Amino acid sequence: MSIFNKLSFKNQAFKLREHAILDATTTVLSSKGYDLMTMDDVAGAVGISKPSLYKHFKSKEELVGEALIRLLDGALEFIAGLDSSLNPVQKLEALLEWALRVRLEGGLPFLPSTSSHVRDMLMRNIKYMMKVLKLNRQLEACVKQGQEQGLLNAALPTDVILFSYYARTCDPAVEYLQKFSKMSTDEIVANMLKVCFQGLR
Amino acid sequence: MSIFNKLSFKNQAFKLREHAILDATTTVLSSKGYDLMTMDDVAGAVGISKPSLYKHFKSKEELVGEALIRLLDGALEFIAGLDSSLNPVQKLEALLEWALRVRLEGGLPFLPSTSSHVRDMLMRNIKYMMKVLKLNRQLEACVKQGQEQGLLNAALPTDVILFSYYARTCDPAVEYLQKFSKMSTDEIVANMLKVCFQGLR
DNA sequence: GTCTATAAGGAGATAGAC
DNA sequence: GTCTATCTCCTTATAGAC
Repeated sequence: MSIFNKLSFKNQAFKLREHAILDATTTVLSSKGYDLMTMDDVAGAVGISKPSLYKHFKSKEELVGEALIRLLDGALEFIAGLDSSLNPVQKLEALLEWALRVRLEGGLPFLPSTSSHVRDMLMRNIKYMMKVLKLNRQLEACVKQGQEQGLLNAALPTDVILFSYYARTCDPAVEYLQKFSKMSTDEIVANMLKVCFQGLR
Repeated sequence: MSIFNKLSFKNQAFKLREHAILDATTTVLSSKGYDLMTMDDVAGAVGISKPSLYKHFKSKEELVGEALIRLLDGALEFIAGLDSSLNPVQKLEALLEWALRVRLEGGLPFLPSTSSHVRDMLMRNIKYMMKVLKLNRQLEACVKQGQEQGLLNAALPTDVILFSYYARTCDPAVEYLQKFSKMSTDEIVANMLKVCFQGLR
């Protein structure tokens, strides 16, 4: 066994621990939000000390940024894996369903940007913004095609549809239904999709 | 002039200052959110010192609670003043329009409950909860009547419509449109209403 | 009732031993 | 690389003078 294997082994363990840290960050973040999440929370959830945590991520901002980048990677991967015979709206529906299921299983919402300072923090994160823009280009194309094909309301500005779509991925109604109704995950997802595309009427 | 007039005058000045404090709280709250709003922010915005602020409201929780109660009072008053010849859905539309305009003018969203600890704090506030329940009863009645009259999708559970309706009052798409599109307040409101009731289709 | 000054505790980040 | 102990700053809330 050469020194390279040894290094690679160490590297692998390092990556594994980073993955565990990001998992813990995701859990804490989804339950308490950015402002109330402390580095002690994360370190405690992983089972390491705070200085060890700082060896992996040099700040709270970077840690959260990486967790969100991983989420975006998941979304981009999901889109890339979609059956290309789906029409634009079917793709949007599939992605929304994916995002809602991620959230219902304890993951993060897209657009954690309810709070303006978190949004500003993320906009300074170049790596994150690159992925957001990539995702946005694809979704904007879907919306425009959907409108041209008469599958989405062409009377609405594209902006309005796109922002409203993003908003549905983090719709607080999901948490309220999960907490206060007896509905199953599947029912919640099905209903949220109907509300999104068909409205309340 | 009796002592009663003097007291009443003092009392009036006190009420006026409280009003100013609640205005400042509303402004700061809508821009920074609960977690990042500090008592120094509020005191500074009103132009008084922090201990004076604490003479009026004994804690941050109480202060924010009162600001939100005032918002709910505004909503209840708005509903009470609605033309009684409107059908249930027209009432819901009018209230949503009111709520969106309040937000767009720098006011607060209903449901500041994106964060669970703020929601928990508010649920311990009896005065606040009484008003929320009162409002909720009226809105639930509107939704049920709307469904019976075929004005709202009767295939959706009433819960789903009601929670989704609340969610629209604090839809983040509003802020994104305000920030990134060139649309006027009226256009934003009109589009959000369409999206809410007719969906993206 | 209003202020200046301060207590008390929390949270991000780090020093330095092992 | 990991830990214990600590620094520093910020925030809620109050003491005490006027």
